[in-house]
Amino acid sequence: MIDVDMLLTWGAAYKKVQKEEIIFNEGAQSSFYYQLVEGRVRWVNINEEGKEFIQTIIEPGECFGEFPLFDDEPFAASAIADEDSVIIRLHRSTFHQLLKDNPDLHFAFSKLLTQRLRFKFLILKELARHNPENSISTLLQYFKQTKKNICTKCNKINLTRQQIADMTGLRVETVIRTIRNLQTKGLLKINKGKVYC
Amino acid sequence: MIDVDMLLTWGAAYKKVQKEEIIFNEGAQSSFYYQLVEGRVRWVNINEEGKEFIQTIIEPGECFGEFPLFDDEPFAASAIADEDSVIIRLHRSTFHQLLKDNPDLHFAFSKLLTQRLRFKFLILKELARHNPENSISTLLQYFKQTKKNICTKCNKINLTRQQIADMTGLRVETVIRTIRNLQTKGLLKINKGKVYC
DNA sequence: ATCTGAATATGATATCAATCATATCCTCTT
DNA sequence: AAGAGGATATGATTGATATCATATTCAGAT
Repeated sequence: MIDVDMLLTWGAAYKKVQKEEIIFNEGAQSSFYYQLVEGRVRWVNINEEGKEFIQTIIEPGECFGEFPLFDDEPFAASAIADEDSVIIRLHRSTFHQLLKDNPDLHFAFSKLLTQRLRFKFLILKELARHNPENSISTLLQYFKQTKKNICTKCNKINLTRQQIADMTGLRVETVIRTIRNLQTKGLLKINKGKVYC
Repeated sequence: MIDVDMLLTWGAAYKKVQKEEIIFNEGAQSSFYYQLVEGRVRWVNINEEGKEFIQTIIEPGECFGEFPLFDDEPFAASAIADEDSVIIRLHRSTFHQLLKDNPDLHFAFSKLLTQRLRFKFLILKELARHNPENSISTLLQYFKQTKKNICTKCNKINLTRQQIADMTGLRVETVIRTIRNLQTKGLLKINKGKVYC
């Protein structure tokens, strides 16, 4: 999102996190802007029974946990390293100054928030239809279009059935069966368990 | 959102719309900033079978259809007048200039986008649990906290069971039965069919 | 090549919301 | 006070996904 060199100039610091390490918790107060440099981070809500709902999977270059910077409320979800990762953090006040000094960057952030909202609009309306085939194929199509969680060379989806389940509120078995059905209908391909679309 | 006098100074124009009149359609290109002055507007996705999914119900003072202004994509949902309403429109380019001239206003919009995202995060994680009681009580609690779609004096929810159904992807009968159950549990009150919480 | 753990696969059954049908209530109009 | 239309209510049945159990495949390590 923001150029790493620029972040460093403004005093940002790198941080290494191990797989499954919690970067921040839902409900906690925030004082940093976070951006992923290397690895993968999932942004999740965990309910009382410990079940995770994945709001977004963050890939290198993307920011995360930005809500509190704009509205002063606590984190809306927890960020957990999905694999060993490197993140870069910038102090909240510095981030604000950076936006004030760079109106274009502020517009870029408005665009980012808008795109995240669009994704939520899309997923929400599909989930409301209670049709697994629709939900899953819409999700995969979105990933293909935005080149997220997908190999840009071979179109292999870099997500397990469990992760797709955790993004849609479905169960693994349902996701597995639905993806099989989508293959039968010729809407995607499965090779050694991996999904290509 | 933006002060009406300020909007008028910058050349905005009023427009009256009748109940059920379509203000803009999902997928169409946009050239305006929209704000509701009087009445009520629902922001909806309509699927192939004609079933509506209500993304948000807009109340006086709120803006709507702002996504295209920030990311140049088409409307993500249609806006329909829920009752006879008065809206005010400002040209896209003027809106941009207004934000550039007023950094504080731009920050206020970032906050608005963030709050809308938080709402989507909240609803999405609840819907994913497939538990009508949870979904509905979370939704009503949110409306109570944010003073939306509720009478601030008597806590009467200004939504029909059908509208709650269209916001959660449930069916009217399920919403009716669930709200009854919530009353039995003492979580809300029903008087002559109206919900108080 | 073999082992191991994670991921995928598949069958059987249970469960809860959708669906369909119909009745009652509430509010507004005349 | 009566009528009309929309909203709420409620019972019966269906159907799709969750759940539970277990098997198979795959990728990486030794």
